[in-house]
Order: sequence, then structure tokens, then C-alpha cells
Amino acid sequence: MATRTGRVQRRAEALSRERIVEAAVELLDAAGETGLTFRVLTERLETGPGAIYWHVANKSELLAAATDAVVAAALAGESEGTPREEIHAVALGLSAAIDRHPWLAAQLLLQLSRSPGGPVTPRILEALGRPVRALGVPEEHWFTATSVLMHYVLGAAGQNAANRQVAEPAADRAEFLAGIAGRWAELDPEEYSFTRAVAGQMREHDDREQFLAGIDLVLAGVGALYPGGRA
Amino acid sequence: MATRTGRVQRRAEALSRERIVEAAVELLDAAGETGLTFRVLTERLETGPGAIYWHVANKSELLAAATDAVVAAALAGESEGTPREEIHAVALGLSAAIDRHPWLAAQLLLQLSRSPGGPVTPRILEALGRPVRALGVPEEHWFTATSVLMHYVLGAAGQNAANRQVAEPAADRAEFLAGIAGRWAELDPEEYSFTRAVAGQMREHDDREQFLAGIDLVLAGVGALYPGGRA
DNA sequence: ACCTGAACACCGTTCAAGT
DNA sequence: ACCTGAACACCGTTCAAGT
Repeated sequence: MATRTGRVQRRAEALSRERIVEAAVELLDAAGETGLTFRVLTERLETGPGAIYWHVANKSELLAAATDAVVAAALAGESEGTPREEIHAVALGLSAAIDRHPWLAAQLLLQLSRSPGGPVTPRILEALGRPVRALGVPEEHWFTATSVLMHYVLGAAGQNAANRQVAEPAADRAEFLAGIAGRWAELDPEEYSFTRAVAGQMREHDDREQFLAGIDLVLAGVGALYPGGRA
Repeated sequence: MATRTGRVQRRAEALSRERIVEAAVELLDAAGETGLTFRVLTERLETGPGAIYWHVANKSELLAAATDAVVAAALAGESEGTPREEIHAVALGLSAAIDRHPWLAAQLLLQLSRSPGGPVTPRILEALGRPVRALGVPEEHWFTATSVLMHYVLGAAGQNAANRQVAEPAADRAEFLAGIAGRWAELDPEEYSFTRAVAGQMREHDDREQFLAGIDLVLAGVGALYPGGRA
């Protein structure tokens, strides 16, 4: 929206990787993934493409850096409480970041499933894994439990954000979800009996409540498999 | 590899949406996402771009169609057994498809989190949801349980495929995983105590076993929350 | 109804040249 | 060491024109 606001940049300031990543995040926020272009970035930072390439290897590295910066900020807060509360807090924090930066979900999923060696996987693993460890899960199962949480949290948060994205106002959102539910209800009754049955819940469900219910389902599994824990 | 094999196409055959999607899948398989180009597609099908645009709205629709075609094929088999066995079978089927078509994971995650109205979501929802229903879960929790399974299965399968992709031979793969584990082991001991502890499991873990363990964790949660069921 | 293919607007990236 | 900016190779998409 406020695309032109603050266009008068601190142009005297030296170019740096930090400033470039910051500008990239702003462009992504304002216009989505297609909005980040070296031409636009070049205008915004009042330089030429060569200057940007001096600080950043290529566009994919720039996207990775933008993703990492936003995730790091989202996970920065110290949280306290029971392990379950902490996991909820991390999940809601990531979900909120995805809401604020609609391009984030796709980048996050792509990065996790394409370059698992990057810095973003350990960040999220650590944030969710600490409370999992505090739950009393035996060490050999830490990875499994945390992986399930991580994939669910990112997948579900991304989907919720996408639903919210298509139609900003709550009224349109209801209409949008009703549209999907309606299409599902028209599927072949035999081939899609489950999806049809679930279409109603799709329309009425409360995002936040559903989201946390999924987490609690995983935690219930943890509690059932490792009853010695403090879940 | 066999990029040039079978280049002599049935050129007399009429162009159709089906043939275009088929060719797109072949190009994606051979050269990844960057390998699918309207120029290359045009050569392969011996036409001009206009001809393709007559059958397909744009590239994003073409990618969606290719994704849906591959997923439909992967889920085609009728499966029988206990609900748990069925869920394992669907998950392994999707995982195998992602292995055969390395571009699939990213497309799937993008499509689920960007255009939830598409045909691919109901397909996967149905395949996983039917056995969930058979588990005896109360209807109001079908959606939650199936969502958790879906996001985990796609996320984990995508990550496994990515790990396998980087280094085809098993020996290189071990090296690759050891590389990630090694980098994790070098992270700050305080800030990343969990990730460091888990780095070892990362190196040694068996993909398939870990993958199914995650599913069983979710099913344990289902069994714990809805003890009346037949899990 | 279906296809041709030149043309358009745009993209990421490079690199010789400057300071 | 850091930046300039023209140039390169390539991309998705359009559209008047053909059959």
C-alpha cells in the first residue's frame, strides 16, 4: 500500500548487505515475490546491479537472507511457561510472521525442502525442540517429535495465511472459505466422501483454534508414547 | 540424463492439453523447474508458443496441471489393510512420487499454501482422511487429524527427497548428511544446544523408518485423544 | 477451432571500466 | 575495496495473421 512512503532514502548511507536485505524484505512485503526485482531494488537503493552483486551472490541467496532475517526476528522473544505453552508461543509467533510477510511461507517451505543446510532449519528446530526436550521425551525420539511439529506448524500456518491473503476483510474470507467448501461439496460423492464430509468444518473453523488443536494432537502422541514425560 | 532419447516425437499427433502436460512432466523430470520453458516445450512439441497458450492459460496453470497429474497417478492404487497400514501406504506412495519427480515437493507445498482451491488438496485429503475416518476418530476432529498428517507427510517427504537429490549415490549421501550434522555440531553450544544434540541422529537416521515413526506419533496422539477408536 | 511465429516487455547476471 | 551502467542471454506472454 504505502509503496511510495519513505521513498526519500538515506542515500548517503553506504550500501551494505544488511541494507540490501532490509530493502528486499520491504519490497517483498509490498508486492509479493514478483515484486522483488533487481531493477526495483536498484532504484530503491539508488545504485546499479553490480553494486548489489558485490554484496550478494545472486537472487536466491538474497531471498534466503531475507527469509532468515525475518524468521530470526520472529523467534527472538524469550518465552517462558510450560513446554506446551512454549510450543504454542513459537508456533503462533511463526504464524504471525507469516501473516505479516505473506511471501514467507513459500520461501520457508522451499528452503526447508531444498537447502536443508541453511541457517533457517536449525533456528526453527531449536525453538521447537527445546520445549520438546523439556517434555521428557527420550533423546532418541527428539528428532521425530520435533520434525512432526515443525512440518505441521509451517504447513498449516502457510495455508492459513494463504486463506487470509486472498480476501483481507473477514467477510470476504468467510465467502472465500465458503467457496472452497462449496466446491468440495460438489465433488463426486463416492470418490470424495471424506472431503465432502469435512467441507463444512472447513467453512466454520477458527484458524487459531484448529492450528493449536493440531499441535496438541502431536503432543498427545508424545505423551502416549513416552508416558514418563511431563507433558 | 537421457535428454535426447526419444526426441523423434509423434509429430503428426494433434496437440492437446494432455500431450502438453505430459511433455511438461518429462521436461521437469529431466531438468528440474528451470528446465520447463515455453521455448523448450515449443521445440519438443514442434509448435509455436501460441499453440500452447490455446490449450493452457499460462505457465502457472501448466505447473498445477503437471502436479495434479503426477499426484493423481501416485494415489491411484487401491490399498487395503488396517487404517494404519493404509496411511503408511499413501505416505510412502507420495514419498516415492516425490523421489521420482524431484520438482514435485516444492510444487505441492506451494500449491497447498497458495491456491487451496485447486484439485490437489482434496485428492491428498481424501487419501489420508479415509483411513483416519476408519480409525474411529469423532467427526469433528477429522479435519485436524488429517491436516496434521498431510502437512507432515509432504514436508518430511520433501526434505528426504532433497537430501537424496543433492547426492545420488548412497556414499555421497552419507557424506552430505554428515556435512549438515557437522555444521550443526559447530553451532553455538548455548544457543543451539538442542540442534547440536540432535545432529548425530541426523547423520545416522534411516529415512523410511524416521518417516513412518512420525506418522505413528500422530496416530498415537489420535489414539490417546479418542480412545474409543480402533487405532 | 486451432495453430504460426514475430514481437514486446521484462528478467537475472556479467564485466570492463571507474574511484 | 567498492561501485557504475551498458550489454547479454533469456524469459513468459501477446496478437495479427493464417488455415
